[in-house]
Amino acid sequence: MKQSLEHFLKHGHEFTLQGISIDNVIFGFHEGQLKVLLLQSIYKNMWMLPGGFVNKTEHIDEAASRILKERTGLSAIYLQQFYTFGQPERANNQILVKFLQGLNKNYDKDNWALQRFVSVGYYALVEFAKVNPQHPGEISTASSWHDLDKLPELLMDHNQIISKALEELRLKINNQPIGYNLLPKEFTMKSLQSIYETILGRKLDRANFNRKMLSYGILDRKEKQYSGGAHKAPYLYSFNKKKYFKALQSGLGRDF
Amino acid sequence: MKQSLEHFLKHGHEFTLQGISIDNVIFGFHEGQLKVLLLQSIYKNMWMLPGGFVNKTEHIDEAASRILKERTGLSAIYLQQFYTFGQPERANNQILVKFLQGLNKNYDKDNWALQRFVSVGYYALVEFAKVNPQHPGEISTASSWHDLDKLPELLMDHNQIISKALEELRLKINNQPIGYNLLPKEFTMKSLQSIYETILGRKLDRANFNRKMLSYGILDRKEKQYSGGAHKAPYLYSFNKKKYFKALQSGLGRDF
DNA sequence: TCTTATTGAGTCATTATGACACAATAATAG
DNA sequence: CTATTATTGTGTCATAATGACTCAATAAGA
Repeated sequence: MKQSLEHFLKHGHEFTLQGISIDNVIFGFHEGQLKVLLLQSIYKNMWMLPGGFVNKTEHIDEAASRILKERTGLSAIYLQQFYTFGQPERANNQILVKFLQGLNKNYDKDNWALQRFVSVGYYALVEFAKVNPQHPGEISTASSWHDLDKLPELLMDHNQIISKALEELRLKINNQPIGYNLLPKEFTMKSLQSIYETILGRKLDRANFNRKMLSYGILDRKEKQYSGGAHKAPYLYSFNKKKYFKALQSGLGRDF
Repeated sequence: MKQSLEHFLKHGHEFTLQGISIDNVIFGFHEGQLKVLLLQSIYKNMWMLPGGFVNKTEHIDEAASRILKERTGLSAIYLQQFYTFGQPERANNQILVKFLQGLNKNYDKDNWALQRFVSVGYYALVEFAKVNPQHPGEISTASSWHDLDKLPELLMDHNQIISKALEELRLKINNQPIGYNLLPKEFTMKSLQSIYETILGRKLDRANFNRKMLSYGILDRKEKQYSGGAHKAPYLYSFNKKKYFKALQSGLGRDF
C-alpha cells in the first residue's frame, strides 16, 4: 500500500483538484453517546478527521461520499456539506511531510500536497452498528469512535471543524432527519432523546420530549421488547419514512 | 483598465489560489422589496453575481470581504459563508473566454482561469442606501439591483447560488441579525415585516408580527415621524444592538 | 370637513410548553 | 415467591404562545 500513496503524492496533481480537500465529520450513536469517527495519524499519533481529495471530474459531494465509503464501508448515507474552511494556515500537512520524510530526508518541499488547501466540511449521520471502521495504513494507524465530549486534541483545525459541524447540525436540527440516520430501524424514545440532548447541549424533560416527538406523527410504535434493565420495558419505535420526510420539508417544531 | 485584467489572466495564477473562487450574493432592501446586486457581463449581456478570486495568503472570508468592498464600497459588512458549489461543470467561464477572444482569436485555452473552479458562496446583508454599485469595466457593463422575485436568467449556476443563499438565510433566520444589516438606523415595523415575509416566502399577520417582534425586547421605539402616506403615521424603531445580539445567541423565537 | 388607507392596541379561543405527579412493570435481591 | 429498584407510559395543570380577529386613532388628500 505504501506504493500507492507514494504514487499519489507524485502524480495526484494530475487527476485531483489542487488546493481543495474534503473533511468528513462522521457521527454515530452508541451506548447513549454521540460519537465521531477519527483516524490516528502517523504524525505524533495525533487524531484527525477522515479526509481526502477531489478528482478532477468529480462533484465535491461525490468525493465526500467516496471518502466516507472508504472509511466506513457505507454508501448511500446521509451526508451534508456544512462549511468550508479557508484560513491561509491550512497548508503543510504534517502527516504528508512525515510520510515524505520517510521516503527521503530531502523530500520535495514544493510537493503539490503540501500547498495551502481549502477544505470543504461534510458531516455524515451513520448507523453505528453498520460501520466497520477502516483506515488507510499509510498515513494512519487506527480508526475509532470518540465521544463528542471527550475529544482529543486533533491535527490542524480539525477540532474547530467538528465544533462547526455540531453547531450547524444544531441550527438545522428541525430540518434534518437526525434520528433517522443515526439510529437502527427500531429504537427507544430514550435513545432518540439522547441524540437531541447531545446536539442541543442540554437536558430535556423526558415526558415533554415524548409528547412533542409523538405529536409530529412521524413515529410508528412497535411492541415492547426485552430491555435487559431492571425496570419497565420501553416501547420501540421506528420512523414512518414518508411522514417524516414530509414533515421535515416545513421543519419540525421549534425547540425542546 | 483593460490592461489589468489582461495582466491578471496572464499572471493571476502566481498570486491567487487556483481552482477556488468566491461568489457574493448581496442582499439589499428597498421600497418594500428584497433585492440582489448583479453585474451585467460582457457575455451575451447576461447578469451574474459579483465574484472573484482568493489571494494566496488571504483567508477566504477576507477575499469575500474585499470583493464586496470592490462592488459596493462598503466594508465591515455582515457577510456570511453559506455553501460551496463544486459541480465539475463549473469551468470555462464564458466571460473570460470572450475577453480572451477579444485579445486574441487564438486565445490560450489552457489559461488558468478557464479551469474548473469550486466556488464558495457568501451572502451579504447591506443597507441599500449606503451602497454605490460599482462594476469592473472589463468584464461587466453595468451593476444594478434586482428584485428577488424577478431575477433574470443568470450565468452558470448563479441562479442556483441565489436560491441556496435564500434557503440558508431562511433556515437560520432566527439566528442572524436580519433587519439589523438590511435596514437603516430607524425603520418601520412594516419594512421589517416585509423582509421576514420575503425570506420566509409567505405573508405574516401584521398584528401578530408586531407582538412577537416586540416581545423579544430588542427594539427601541422612537417618536412617530412624517410618513408621506394618507394614513396614520407609524412609529419608527431601531435595534437595541446589545440586546439584539444577546438574544441572537440563543436564537429568537421559532417562526411567524 | 370628510374620506381613505393604515396603524397601534386589544380580545379570545386554541394550542404548546414546562414542571411535575403517579401508577405500571421488568429484572434482580432476598 | 415477594420485595425492591430503576425506569417507563401517561396524566395534570398553570402559564405562555399563537392565529385569527376587531376597532378606534390618525395623517394626508379630496
